Amino acid sequence: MNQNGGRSVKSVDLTCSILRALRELDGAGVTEIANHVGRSKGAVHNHLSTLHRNELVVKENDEYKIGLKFLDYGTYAKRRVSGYRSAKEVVRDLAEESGEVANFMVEEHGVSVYLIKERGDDAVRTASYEGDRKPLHCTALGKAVLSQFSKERVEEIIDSRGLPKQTDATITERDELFDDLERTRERGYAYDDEEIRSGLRCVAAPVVDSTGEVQGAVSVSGPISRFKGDRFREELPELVLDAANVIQINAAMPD
Amino acid sequence: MNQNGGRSVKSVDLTCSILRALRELDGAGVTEIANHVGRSKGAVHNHLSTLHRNELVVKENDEYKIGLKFLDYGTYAKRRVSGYRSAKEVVRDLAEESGEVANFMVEEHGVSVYLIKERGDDAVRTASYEGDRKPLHCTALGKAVLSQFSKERVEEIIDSRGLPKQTDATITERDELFDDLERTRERGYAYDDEEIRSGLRCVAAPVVDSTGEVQGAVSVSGPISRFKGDRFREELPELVLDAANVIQINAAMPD
DNA sequence: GAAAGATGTTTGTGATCGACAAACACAAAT
DNA sequence: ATTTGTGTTTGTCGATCACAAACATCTTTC
Repeated sequence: MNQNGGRSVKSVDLTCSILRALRELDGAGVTEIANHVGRSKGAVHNHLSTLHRNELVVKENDEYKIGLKFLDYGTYAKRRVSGYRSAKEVVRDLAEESGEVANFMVEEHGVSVYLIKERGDDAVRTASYEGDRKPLHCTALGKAVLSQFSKERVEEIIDSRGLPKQTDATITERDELFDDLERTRERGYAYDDEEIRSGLRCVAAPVVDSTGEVQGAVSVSGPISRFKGDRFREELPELVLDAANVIQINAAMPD
Repeated sequence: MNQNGGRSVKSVDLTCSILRALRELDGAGVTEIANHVGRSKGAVHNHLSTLHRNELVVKENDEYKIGLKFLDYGTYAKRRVSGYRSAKEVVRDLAEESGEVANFMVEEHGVSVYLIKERGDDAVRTASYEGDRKPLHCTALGKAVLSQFSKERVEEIIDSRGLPKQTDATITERDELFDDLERTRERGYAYDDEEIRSGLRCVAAPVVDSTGEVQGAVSVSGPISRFKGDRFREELPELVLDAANVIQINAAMPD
């Protein structure tokens, strides 16, 4: 396994920093960005006008902003995910049946990426949005996926991302996480019990393709007041497992 | 008005070419991309590993692909558009009431960018997707927006983008376009009569904010068989104008 | 099973190119 | 009118990036 060495292209790194800055600052002028990334105005100016020529950024009355070209590339990347099309419908049904928030997510670069979010009639407001990135260890979706990874791969991810604490219930110890993943594997689905946001519980099941490779995960999230007892222990898991099953069967079929 | 000169950063240009290549080729290896962009393998390799480190691309069994980080930036950019939130609901209602496809779009870099697409019960399949980019001159949405631009701005856009022919009905002459925009302005809404796809008609109205600046446009599209007579001349325009009106009123309100 | 032909990756090197700093143009504010 | 912000442009030198060629792995092929 190579460690992804290779020489880096400094200019590209700078351009990426500038994009990050544009987002953090929610749009900004040349000087502001130059200060933020610690470079000269001239340099930043050249990068921004190059990005502008490539239509990746937009200029609105002396403020540069992230351009909608990213949405073009992003939707392309989203649709490229195998099983996305069928997942969309399945997740909608799941949201409807449960009345809660239903999600579909895939792993990328050691974090979870939310691809589909559908709201049922009683859905609570969750912060996640399409493309949102969250740590894997503190969500049911993430743990569902991690439970299908090899121990080495999980170790690698922990090494690079750590186990940042989100609430008092967040798992922050390696051993504890591995125990949880073991139980998840036995069960076939994962729980998140206020580990990312207090008051919020979640049930998720991994979606595995025909080769045994994990594609992503489906979940339902909701308030602790409704996520308890039999519903939390049996009904919701069943719905979620069912959804995961349908997605993986549909994904195996050619359109 | 400056012509957006400035020195360009060659490495960033190359990185953008590589991203375009990744998309056109729908994922590819180093050699393939190197040939496609006409550079050495080594150079391309360095760019790709830099992009990988920045999590903008993904590597799947010896193929690099556009990463989902673009979706993150893209959704951010989409939500940043003023009036997006209220437009979402309004467009959904419009799709439901009309039973057709309803869209919301904004202009960027001289092209139209589709931001919202909702399908009614009888909706035909249209190719557009969130983030999709199309020329302005051959869609009702585009012409609705152009009708609100100054003549100089329209000239600029034509100069840089041309008037590419999509169907036999596409307007390819400057004068003809300006005539159409004039009529559109008088009417208050725009028509697309098979100008982008044969068999498809469309009605669109511009969304103008409180300062008189055009924000974007709303539309309904459907087959010629249903888009004719009174419905095409009166009913649909009324629905669309109404939707545009609601969006601009909501946009003016603080959340 | 060895050799050939693909990959992706790494290295040294010289020419290019990009960052800096400073000057410039143009605002708005004092 | 002067000051203090912008964004933009320029000359210059040192860093850096692309090339080419070698290297490491794989398949393929005979």
